[in-house]
Amino acid sequence: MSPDGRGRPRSSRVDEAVLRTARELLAEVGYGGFSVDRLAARAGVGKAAVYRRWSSRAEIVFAAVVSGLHAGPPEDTGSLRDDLERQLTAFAGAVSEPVARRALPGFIADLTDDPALAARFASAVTEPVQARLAAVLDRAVARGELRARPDVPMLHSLLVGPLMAHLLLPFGTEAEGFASRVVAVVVAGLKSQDGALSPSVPETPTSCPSARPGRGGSEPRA
Amino acid sequence: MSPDGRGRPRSSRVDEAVLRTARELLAEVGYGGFSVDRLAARAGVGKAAVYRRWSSRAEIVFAAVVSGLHAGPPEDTGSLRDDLERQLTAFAGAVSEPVARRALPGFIADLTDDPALAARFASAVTEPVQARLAAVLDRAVARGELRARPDVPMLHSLLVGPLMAHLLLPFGTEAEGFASRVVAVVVAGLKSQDGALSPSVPETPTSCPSARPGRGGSEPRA
DNA sequence: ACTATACGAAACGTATCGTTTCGTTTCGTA
DNA sequence: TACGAAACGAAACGATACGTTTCGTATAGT
Repeated sequence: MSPDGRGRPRSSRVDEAVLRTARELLAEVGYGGFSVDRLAARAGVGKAAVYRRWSSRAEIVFAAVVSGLHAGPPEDTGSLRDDLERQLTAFAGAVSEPVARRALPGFIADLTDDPALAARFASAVTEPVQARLAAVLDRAVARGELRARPDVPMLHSLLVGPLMAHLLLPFGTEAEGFASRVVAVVVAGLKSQDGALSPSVPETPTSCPSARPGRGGSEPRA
Repeated sequence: MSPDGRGRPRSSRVDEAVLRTARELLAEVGYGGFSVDRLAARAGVGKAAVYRRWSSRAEIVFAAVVSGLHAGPPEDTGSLRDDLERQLTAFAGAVSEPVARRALPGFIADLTDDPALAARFASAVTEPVQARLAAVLDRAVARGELRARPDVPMLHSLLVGPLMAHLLLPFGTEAEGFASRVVAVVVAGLKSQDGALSPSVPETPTSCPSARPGRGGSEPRA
């Protein structure tokens, strides 16, 4: 649309057709076989109309698939473990759908080469998810299940990371109850490590006599 | 080389030049900017000589970078946590090197579309790593640190998954001591969940002290 | 009606893929 | 020492995809 509202308005038909067709195409051929030429042809749309809205293939995939991954139940079950289990199980269901399974690996690869896209991902997915995690943890602290609130990005990685490994790598993991089992271990670990994972307190070997901290890896986050 | 040994033998100079140049190029331009044309030109080698050895770009990256990720210290520290910490810290160091950081995301994406390559990855990386994990766990059981040996692929995901999330996604995780903290939580979780993670015993809410057992949770895998 | 913009279709130039063809070089074998 | 098979570097191939641009046409506001 023009800045002052003149000219022909963009057709919402194009937006809908492109996003719907993108999901279909991604589910069928995966990220590798997904091309803008095919997308436009199949959606009955010109490539110009596509690039007028999204600046790259990765942006289209973001709009069609990834931007919806933030959703999750905000329920308060009264238990840290159940709260996390519902949230992670919902997330696992979303990323296990055929569209997401075939679209995410390539999209994640593009993330590492496109800082702007990574920032959009952080705003649209990471932040809402970590905000809900923070709320869950705060309730657990208020309830007395935890003494201190653990580092939220770390918890996020502990929960979502195993799911990613399960989806992306041939590890031989069983899908049955995967999210529940991850939550069970992590929650149990959090409780017995209570306080050691709070932000800016990386390691305090109080009750594990033989553990050396060891050097950390070098820094990613290009 | 020909089947009966006749003809000009392949030059090891080509193998070395290609693999070394591939690592250089990947570290500089990443998986996205990595092309066989550039690789061959820079290595002073014809493309035919490259494709005579490796059948695709992904195979080259596998040979140049990924196939070396299995290494790890086989030491026995006498403690489950220290054993795992050394192994995961070494792995974190390997995948944090610039070459691996820039090569792995795209390679992982290719894995999901190439079952043969995924099988090669499983043989070359997953199996040796899980074999070492199994050995570590068996020692912990023999030592009395654990009662039952947990599911090895699950433990593998619990350890490596967070590392992948840290490397691939904008989660805001801190690199300092990341591997150590992951191990601390997971080992603590394993110990307090002892027996619940053994293979084919997904969930047995017998001795969960403060957490409500909760329902087993619905299953993803759409 | 006038103007500005979106529309589908099509072609553009650049880049990469994996393959193939050149003429040449290097080895094992006869 | 001569022969033949296969590797070598260089170069070109057809196919595909990217993101851009140009067409003539359609559709809104003013």
